[in-house]
Formats: sequence, C-alpha cells, structure tokens
Amino acid sequence: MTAKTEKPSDFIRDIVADDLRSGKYKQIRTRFPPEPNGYLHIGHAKSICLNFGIARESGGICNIRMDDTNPTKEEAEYVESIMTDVHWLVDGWADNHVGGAPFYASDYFDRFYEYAIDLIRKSKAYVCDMTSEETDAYRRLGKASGFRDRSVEENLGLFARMKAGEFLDGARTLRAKIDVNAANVWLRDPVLYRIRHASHHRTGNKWCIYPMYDWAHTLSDYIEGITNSICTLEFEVHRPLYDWILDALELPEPHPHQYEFARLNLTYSVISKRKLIQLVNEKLVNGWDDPRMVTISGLRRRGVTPTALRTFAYNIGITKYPSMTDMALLEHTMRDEFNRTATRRLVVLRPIKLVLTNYPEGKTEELDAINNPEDANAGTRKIPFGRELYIEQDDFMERPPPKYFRLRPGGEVRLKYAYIIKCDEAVKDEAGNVVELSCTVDLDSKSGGPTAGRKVKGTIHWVSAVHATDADIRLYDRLFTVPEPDASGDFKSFINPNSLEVVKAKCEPALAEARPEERYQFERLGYFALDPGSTAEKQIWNRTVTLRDTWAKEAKK
RNA sequence: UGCCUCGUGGUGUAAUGGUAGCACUAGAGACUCUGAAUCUCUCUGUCUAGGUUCGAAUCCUAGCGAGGCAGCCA
Repeated sequence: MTAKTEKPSDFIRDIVADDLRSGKYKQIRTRFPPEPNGYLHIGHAKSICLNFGIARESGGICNIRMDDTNPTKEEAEYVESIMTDVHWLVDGWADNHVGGAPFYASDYFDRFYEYAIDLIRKSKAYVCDMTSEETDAYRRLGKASGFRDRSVEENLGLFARMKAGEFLDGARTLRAKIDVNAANVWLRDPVLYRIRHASHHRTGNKWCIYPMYDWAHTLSDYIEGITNSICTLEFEVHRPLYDWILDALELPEPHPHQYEFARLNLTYSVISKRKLIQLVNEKLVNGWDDPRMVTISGLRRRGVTPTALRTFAYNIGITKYPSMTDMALLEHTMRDEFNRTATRRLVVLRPIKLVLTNYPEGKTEELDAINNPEDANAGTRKIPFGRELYIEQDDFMERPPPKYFRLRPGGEVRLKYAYIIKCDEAVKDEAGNVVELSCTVDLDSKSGGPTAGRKVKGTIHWVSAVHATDADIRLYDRLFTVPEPDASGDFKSFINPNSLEVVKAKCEPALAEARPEERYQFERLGYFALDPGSTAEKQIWNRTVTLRDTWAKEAKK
C-alpha cells in the first residue's frame, strides 16, 4: 500500500547489477539527455526515475545533458524548464547522484569535429555531394554514392571547407563509410554532419555544420564516461551504429552500452511532444503547465507530488513491451499518497443555504474537527457553527432514488463534526427551484453529546454561512473523452469539453491559512492544491484528483 | 517490402526449467460521523502448433499478432 520505491527490479537493473558484479564498470554512470525543444512530460519522468534511480541504487552518477545539436529547433527557454522539472522530481531523492551542472552536447562540438577528422583519416568517412533526395533514393536501393571513394586528402579538404562555411545548406554532408547494402538501414553510410547556417542557442554563429544525433550522442556518452546509455525502443535499430562509431574510432575501453525500454503510454492522454505542442499552440489548453497536460509542469501545477510520480514510475515498471498504462493507476497512486498525507478541510463547491429554525439566532459554536484521521500528529482545529449554513446542492434531493442516504424532505442526516438535522421544508422560488432548506437540529446529538451515538445513514459536509470564505475552484477532468485519443483520426477531436469547470466555493475559515506546498482533502470531494496564481485575497484551488466515488457509480445504474 | 524487437487476466507487471503471484480496474459484502479510507470475498491470464525435458510462461522451430525503424529530426 505504501510507496515501494526502494528496491525496483527490471531487466535493465539486472544488467547493471551484472556489470558491477563482473567488474565491467567500477561505477555506473547513466544520463538523461533531453533535447531542449519542448517541455518535459510524464514519459520523461519515467526515464528520469529510471536513470537517476539506477544511479541512486548503485552508488553511481546520472548526468543531465542537453542534446542540443539542431539549432533550428532548440531554445534556451526549454533548457530552463527542463532543469526546473528535473530538479523538482529528483531533489531530496537522488540529488547527490546528479552529475553536477547540466552538460551540453554543444560543449563537445570541437571534440566531435576532431573525432570526425580522425574518422576521415581512417578512411571510414567521406564527404558526399548528393542531395537529400538522392541520398535517400540511393539508400533505399543499397547503391553506393559516387563520392564514396574520395581520397582522405580530398575529404579532409572538403570537410574543412564545409566547416568554413563555403557551401550552402544541404550542399554536402559527411557520411560514415560502413556498408551501403546493410540489412539495417542505419548502417547504409549514415550522415554524420549536415550544413546549417543557423545560430545556435549556445554556440551562436561559431558553427555552420552540426553533428547528427548518432554521432553526437554516442560520443557525448563516451566523453562523459557513461556506462549504461538507456533510451527508448525507437533507437534499438541505431544500436549497431552506436557500437560501430566507438569501434571505428578505436576508442579505449570501457565503452558505453546502449539499452532500450518501452516508452510510456497513458490512457485518456497524448504524450508525444509534437502533440503537446499542438495543444499549446492552438490554445486548446492554457499553456505548457495547464493542469490538464501530462507535462511535468502541468502535473506539478495540478498538485501531483514528486513522490507520487516516482511511486507511479515504480509501479509501471520497465519492459520492452509497448504497453498502454491505465490513467486509473496514476490516479490511484495520488489517492494512496494523499489519503495518508493530506490535511482535511470542509469546503462546499456548489452551495445551497440551509437554516436551522430551532437554533438560536446570532449564536456561534466552535466545534472540534480532525485534521487527518490517518495521521494522529496532524491534530485538530475549530470549525465555527451557526444557524445558517451552506451544504452541497448534491446532498439534497426532493425525490431521491433508492439507496440515496443524504438529505431529503422529512429525512435526517449528520452534519460532520456537528449535529443531526432533519429537513422540514424545501423553500422554492417562483420558478420552482429549491433555493433554501429549512431544517431543525437535534441539539443533543452534537458530536460527543448525549445522543451523539444515534445512527443516521448519511453524513455530509457543511460550512457556516457567516464565517465562510470564498474561493475559486478549478475542477479538472481528463483532457480526452476516449482512452486512446491518438489511436485513430485527429486526437484533437476527442478533447473533453468539460475538462475544466470553475466553481465559486464556500470554505471553512481554517482554509485561509493553506500553504501551497501542502495537499488538502476537501472532505467527500477530492484532493486539492493551491494554484500558483492564488493570492491571500483570492484563493484559487486546483482539483488534483477526486475521491473514489462509489455513489456516482451506483447512481448511474 | 526489408530489418529489429516484443507477445502472461480488462490494464500494468512478477515468476530467470520446478505450486502462474502482486497491484490497478470491475463486481459482492463488512465497517463507517468522509458513499473516502480500511477489511473480506469474487470474476478474469501464459498468442497458436509442434519439439526438447521427469517437468516449459521460461529453451528450440514454425506460424500468427503487435510495435519500432527506413530524416541532412532526436
């Protein structure tokens, strides 16, 4: 039931354990290498938990590295958000296993260049003058480029001129000389460098040739002394090229090794960066940190905690099977944690007034309420009670269905921490809408009082009308209406029109002292977190997740 | 099409040649001053066919199915 984040086990950790046992590596060094071209999402969280988790469990190190080799896509803004998100998730858990300040592939551009020259000298790379289309066509046919057999000197000269900016974008490339007929297309003389006359977010205009992923990534791993280079399944076919580069350069051992695992898929959501950026750009959500987004910043704003996210990552495991994880598992992970940790408060989301006709006018009582029944150390607080209250509209029905045991005309219900009341009349406006409930209170039934033990089936939450404070509450629901929005057609057509509802709530006074870092359970409703846009004058709350609601299921029957 | 990888209840996973287990979900019940939590119970699984073996989810072969790759993106 509690978070079992201490001893995960999976095929990659088995390999790590073997590597250590056999002495292949003295210390494990992993890395988390995002490209700074978007915000991190829950799939990255899985990878972060894996890479930093392995470092943490094995006494190793995990580097954060910006894979910034494509100047046309990457921006400094993203670097900042990535660092914020990684630290939020890792601090207090694996922070003493972080490999210092973030590394940048762009810091190695000079060394990549030197390695490229070395590769040319070894006759294992050549400058190719074919267009992108020609390269593509030749590769499909398994046909060798006409420039494949240029001399080392000519290649060296051409490559230097590429670097010097003598050629237009796309005019030439540097290609590895491997095997134009290889069954694995990534071995058919892959491009190592392309020409891009573009300013880079860190190196400015120093370069006009930029290394491709395979070249940069493999060498970055080697330069940093990475031992286990863990990536997602789509890079599986790149592994032979990864190994080829290390061998072709005859780099001293030990070499890093690449392992692949399945990326995360979650029901009722889209996870790919491309799709998330569409939601942002087309304003279908309110930015990258919209609480309905499965970005790390969105989840954080929604109220998800690092511990819950790590527990979730542990629970889903690491495999090579491309699975579809049920959103219900994420929700369960949050409820499980918050049930143990959240401070309870009484809040009425959709208020209806209730008047206790036999309770003295002007009288106020202070009632004791428990802050967290799961945590004895959380203590108690006082809640003011009076003649006029607010209760939830849903907690009264004039003609209730079977098994409804909240308030009804002539019926009784317990007010949590207070009295048992009876509904005498539903007061209506001219249109016939119930606008107020007229009730009487059993004054002996107060919690701790003479008839407090009297059993009534229902207990509801409430708030004293004169003491209540106001707050805006954002009720979030799943962003999509179908389990697999990108299974077919346009995922945007499945957006849930009711994924956000804002209500004006009435809150018990103690909520005014709420702290942003704390999580709250509004009793019988769900778990909530203060939005960063909240102020002392105007509280704004985000619903992180509802409580399980078996009545909602029952009512649907 | 070629190459690579992967198939265990509805979902996510464990079992590393020796009793198919755990969690989520769903359903039933107990308890309840949260229709929450907690507790009990139930449903449901090794893709198929051969083979090896005393014994196969596990090893082998074939088939079927799914995913990935085939950018001068990462």
